[in-house]
Parts: sequence; C-alpha cells; structure tokens
Amino acid sequence: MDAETKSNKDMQDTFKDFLSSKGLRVTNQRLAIFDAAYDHTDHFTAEDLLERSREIDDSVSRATVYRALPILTESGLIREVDVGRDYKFYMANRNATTFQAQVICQDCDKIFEIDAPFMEWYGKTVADKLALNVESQRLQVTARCEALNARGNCKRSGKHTS
Amino acid sequence: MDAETKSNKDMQDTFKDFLSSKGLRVTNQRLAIFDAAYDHTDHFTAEDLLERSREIDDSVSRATVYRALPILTESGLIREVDVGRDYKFYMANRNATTFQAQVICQDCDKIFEIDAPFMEWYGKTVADKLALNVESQRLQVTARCEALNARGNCKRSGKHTS
DNA sequence: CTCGATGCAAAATTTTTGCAGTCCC
DNA sequence: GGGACTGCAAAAATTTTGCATCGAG
Repeated sequence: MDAETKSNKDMQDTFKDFLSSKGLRVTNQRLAIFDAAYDHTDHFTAEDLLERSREIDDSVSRATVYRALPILTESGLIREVDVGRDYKFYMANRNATTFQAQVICQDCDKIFEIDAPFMEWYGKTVADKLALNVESQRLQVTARCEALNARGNCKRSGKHTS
Repeated sequence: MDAETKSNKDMQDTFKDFLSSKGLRVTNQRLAIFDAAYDHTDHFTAEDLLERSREIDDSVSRATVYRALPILTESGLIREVDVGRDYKFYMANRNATTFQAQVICQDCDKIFEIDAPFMEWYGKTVADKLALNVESQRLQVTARCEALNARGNCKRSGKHTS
C-alpha cells in the first residue's frame, strides 16, 4: 500500500467533506483540480494547475481553477506561497504541522520549504507588541548558490519556475 | 534646520551619484520620481508614485515611473515591500539599518514596519544549512486588531491602501 | 551631436466577471 | 427542478514594450 496514494485519497475525502459542510457542491471539475494539486509534489502556479487538471478532466476551464483556488486555500488543503513574483505559487498542504519558511534560490529558481517552528512564537511576540492577533506569517529568504554552481557541485540545477 | 529635509536632500544627491556612477542620466523626471518617493512617509504603490510625481513634474509618465522603480530599488534608496496583494508596495529607505519586518493588519489595512534585528542571524543560519548565500529576507505577519476595534480603542483606524 | 531617456498607446500577463447553459443535490 | 457551478470570452488591473521624439552630457 502506497502511503502517498492513500494519503491523497484521504485528503480528497477531506476536501469533499469540506465542500459539503460549506454547502458547496462536489463537482467533477473541483475534484479534478484537487487531484491535480495533489499530483504536484512541488510548488505550482494557477496555470500549472489548469494544465494538469485538464489532463484529468479536459472540461476544466481557467475560470473554474481560479474560482477553486480560494476554496482550496480556505480549506487549508492548499497553501498559497507568495514569493514576490508577478504570479502566485500554490502548494499541497500535506502536513500542516510546523511553520514553513521559504528559501528561494535566485540561481536555481527553486523554492525550498524548511521548518521554522520558532516563528510561531516570534510572530506572536511581535504582534503582541502592537496589540494585534496573529493571523498568518510568512518568512522568505532569498539566496544564491552561485558559489556551488561555480564549483560545479550545486545539486539543485533543475529550474523550477514551471 | 529641518533634519528630515536635509536628509531628503542628501538622499537625492546620493541618488544622483548613483545614476552617474552607473552611466545613467540625471533627468528631471527621475528626480521628480525620487522626490515623490521621499515625500511619502509611508508605503506607496506605483500608481501613488506616479500621481505624486506628476504634482512635481507633470511630464512624468507611467512608463517612466515603472522604469525608474527598479533603478531606485537597486540603488537601495527605495525598498520593495510585497505584502501579497495584487500590486506591490514601495517605501523610502531612509535608515537602511536593521532588518524590518512587516505586520499587516487586515482590519486597518495598515502596514507596520518593525525592527527584527535577529532575523539577520536567523536567515543566515537557515541558508547555511542549505549551503546558500543569503541575498535578502522578508518576514511578514498578518494580524487583526478586531478586538481593539470592537472596544473602540484601536488607534489605527485610518485606512492605508492608498 | 549622440545615444540614452521619455511619452504615448498598444500589448502582455494574470486574475476576475457576466451570462447563458449545465448538472449536482 | 432549482439554484449552484461551469465554460467562454470579454473585461480588469497592473506592468511592459515598441517607436518616434527629446534632451543630457
């Protein structure tokens, strides 16, 4: 039994439940979009998602993808990852455990997700100072592996802006 | 002698020097855009900047503003502040000292800049782990002052999406 | 003078929306 | 069957670009 497959199935059920509980309808398109999202192991854009959704159900339209994304993010099953590009990235939220920070390598164009558990505490401290309640946090580090590339041992030479 | 005025003048000279050193030309439009940027004490969008630039020199066009922004950010005199909205915010970088984090209040729609000096260390630690060199960092906390608003003592009721 | 800079308007990009038809519940 | 959902294409909204002209050095 493949753990990932099982997990994806479970997650899809969670999504269905979420839709029902909100009085939203479970449509083939929404399920195709969900599956497409969980098909990606990495970050993806709305356009990526449309493309892969269509491989599953070619009736999926761009509009439906854009209309499904807020639902998916609200459900917590998908996470929005804004790295300051002109378009947004999204990512399946398989393990909604610790706080994740993004490290964006400008050379590889890759986005690494790393755990940053103490951020939870930090953001709260900061917001407390302003008497605000933390809603969400985002930590991004932009970096380069130029040096590694120069030495020819950068293990992350695959582009990832797809 | 007004400290801020003096500072702005100094900064404009720095900008002129920067342009010259890069072989770029010192034009009235670029200076108007610079002055407009330093006229804002808060965050502003490209459109805000265009508007205020035109109050200084009405020949400034939208295209020139968009062409000037990368130059200004590259010079370090302006900072880009991406808060995940559809458009970008910018801000005069008067004191490029400590690392700044942004706290965005969803109720006020305000953006607070706060010092987060330890972030410097943190980002480096994180990137070291991946053998990358830190280029820049961004920490954003989204929060709400709903509670304060409800009690009627939220001091930050002025909208700021201008 | 010369070549970079500018303004204008058209184009490009990403996301949103109106509307008529479709299909889930 | 009714109303939410969808596809399509047009519209929005922000940023970029081509081109003729202007002006800084």
